[in-house]
Amino acid sequence: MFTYMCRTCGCSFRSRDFGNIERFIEPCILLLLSKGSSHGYGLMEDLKKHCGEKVDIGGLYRTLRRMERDGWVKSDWEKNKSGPDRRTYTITSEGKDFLKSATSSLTRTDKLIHRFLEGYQKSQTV
Amino acid sequence: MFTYMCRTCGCSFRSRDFGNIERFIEPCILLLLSKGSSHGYGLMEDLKKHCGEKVDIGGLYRTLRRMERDGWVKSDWEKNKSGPDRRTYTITSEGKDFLKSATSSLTRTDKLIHRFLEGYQKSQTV
DNA sequence: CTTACTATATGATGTTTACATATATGTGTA
DNA sequence: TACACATATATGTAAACATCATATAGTAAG
Repeated sequence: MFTYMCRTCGCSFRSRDFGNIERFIEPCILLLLSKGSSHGYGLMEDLKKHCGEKVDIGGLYRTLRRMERDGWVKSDWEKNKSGPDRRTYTITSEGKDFLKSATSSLTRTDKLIHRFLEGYQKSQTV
Repeated sequence: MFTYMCRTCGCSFRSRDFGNIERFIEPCILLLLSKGSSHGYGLMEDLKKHCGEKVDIGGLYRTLRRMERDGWVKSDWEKNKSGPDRRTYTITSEGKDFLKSATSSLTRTDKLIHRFLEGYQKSQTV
């Protein structure tokens, strides 16, 4: 979290969170779905643990629809006795491929962070 | 790098690199400036090493002006005999504060990546 | 005088994020 | 029955950001 001055009107406001990984939620979703199919609302709690403390539920649903359009997941409506029906998502083989490539991208990102943190620590000890 | 289908017309195309850190270039710039003042064009080569292989020079200049507006750096024009004049940037105390808070954000991001990578490896070995 | 390198900056466009709002079903309870 | 509340999915909007292209200008070499 990081607060500073609004860039247009000068008022105090909260910026977009700093240091987050772009679209990190997508491989997180795929990793969860690779363990078993689930639906949007059900994925929420697990994602809080994996992707940080807060998850935008609206964005989550939009992301899931986009991932289906991209072929990484497929969905089916599932009858629910104790509440509204659910759209259940299942990972596809393309989704598994993306999950794999995302893992190597994240490994590369991890190295960049490490290089940065090492550089910062060096600059502090001198 | 990651190629997939265009979301509107169906053609094959290269997406924005996946797994990038939002605004990672800003703490990288500040870390470099904390070692000594520099100018936009001069920061380029160093940033390629720290922020990944490619740096958008237009975006770099815009970022530097924004960082000055936010108070993290200040700039002065410097005469240059062998070429166009340079706008030299220097880190401020607010910039050093941000650099410190960015470091803890990135440490938190690093933990999220590690948790993800561990989870992925577990899912592969089972 | 043309090309290349250095140097800074803006225009245009698309993507992502963040927050708000809309809609609907089932459960408990006053 | 009416109401609040949890579950469940979805869209509207606007700011911020990324990406690629283009504009401008000084200096030096051929």
